[in-house]
Amino acid sequence: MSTHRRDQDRPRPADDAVVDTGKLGAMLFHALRRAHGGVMNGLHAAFADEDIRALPFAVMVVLSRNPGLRQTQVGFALDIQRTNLVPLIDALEKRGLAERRAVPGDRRARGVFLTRLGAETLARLEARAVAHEEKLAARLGADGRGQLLALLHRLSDPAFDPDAG
Amino acid sequence: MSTHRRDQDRPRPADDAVVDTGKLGAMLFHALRRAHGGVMNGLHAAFADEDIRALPFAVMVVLSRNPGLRQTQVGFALDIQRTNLVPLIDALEKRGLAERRAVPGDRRARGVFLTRLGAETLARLEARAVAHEEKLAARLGADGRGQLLALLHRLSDPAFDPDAG
DNA sequence: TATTGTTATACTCTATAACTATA
DNA sequence: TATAGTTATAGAGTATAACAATA
Repeated sequence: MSTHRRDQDRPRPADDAVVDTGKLGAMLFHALRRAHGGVMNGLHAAFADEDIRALPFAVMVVLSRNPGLRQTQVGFALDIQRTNLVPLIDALEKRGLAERRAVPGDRRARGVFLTRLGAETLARLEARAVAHEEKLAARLGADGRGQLLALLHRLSDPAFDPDAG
Repeated sequence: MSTHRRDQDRPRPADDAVVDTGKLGAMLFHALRRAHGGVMNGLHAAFADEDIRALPFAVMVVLSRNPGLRQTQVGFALDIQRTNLVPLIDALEKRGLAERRAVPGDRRARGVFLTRLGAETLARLEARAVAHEEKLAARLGADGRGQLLALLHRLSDPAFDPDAG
């Protein structure tokens, strides 16, 4: 048995007053960083049995909806650079969850497909992801979750960029 | 002159239909990842002249409001582990923006202070961060920004955890 | 025994540059 | 000339384990 104790398991020292975080409380970058980290941790915990993380999961979802999609297109859909997608697909291929195939008509391109195992694994992952989303909805309320999604999309979608058209 | 062209500068290929991202569009982890990435990129661009990133900036804000705070407390305030805070403070110290001092009464602890240079730098950074937030508000509308902040806090704050008391 | 800071280390995610083979 | 995939590499950020000094 180990005397070890993870940093995160330590109790917040209660003897001190709450720390003043100043303007950070009203800044989106900070709220986003904390929410993003927390939600990712929760999802990764939900996926622990399957030993998969959020990003490869997102890739698998796209592949299931768009069989044979080229890597570059996967990247555009998910805001992942081509170059960073390579090791992601490599890992999925190595685990037998996806495979690259030649694209007829363009010998440069590689179409990516989920394997049968990949589709089966994805089904389990999606169930867990949905359950995780429901936990979040319990925090936010059903309306809150929808509002949050809409606001986040507005923040990411280039169509809402005031600098653009 | 370089023939180089960054991956991100490439135009989205318009010949193809928009990729179907399936359930991802309704999943918070995915919306958070994209919004977080985009907002961080924007803030880092706004900070480029000062060569500082969001996380050390957040540390500096906390130090300015809580001079002499112990590292562990800084970590609790920002959801950063003690162990990961060490190189962050190291870097601030190396640049002369912050310094560690002995804490009277507890020889284990180190109180962290902004230097004069740190405070001056922080003032410029805060102005840029505020300007960046205003850009985001222009996207979301003033109400939208406030709603988004509230929802994100609700997502991060343990007080809203239904599993807790 | 527990806590503060630290070192060492590993993994994930993101980023830039440049190469190859095709188009 | 441009594009699709790739390799190599570097830097953030986050995570675990274990240690020394001190409480």
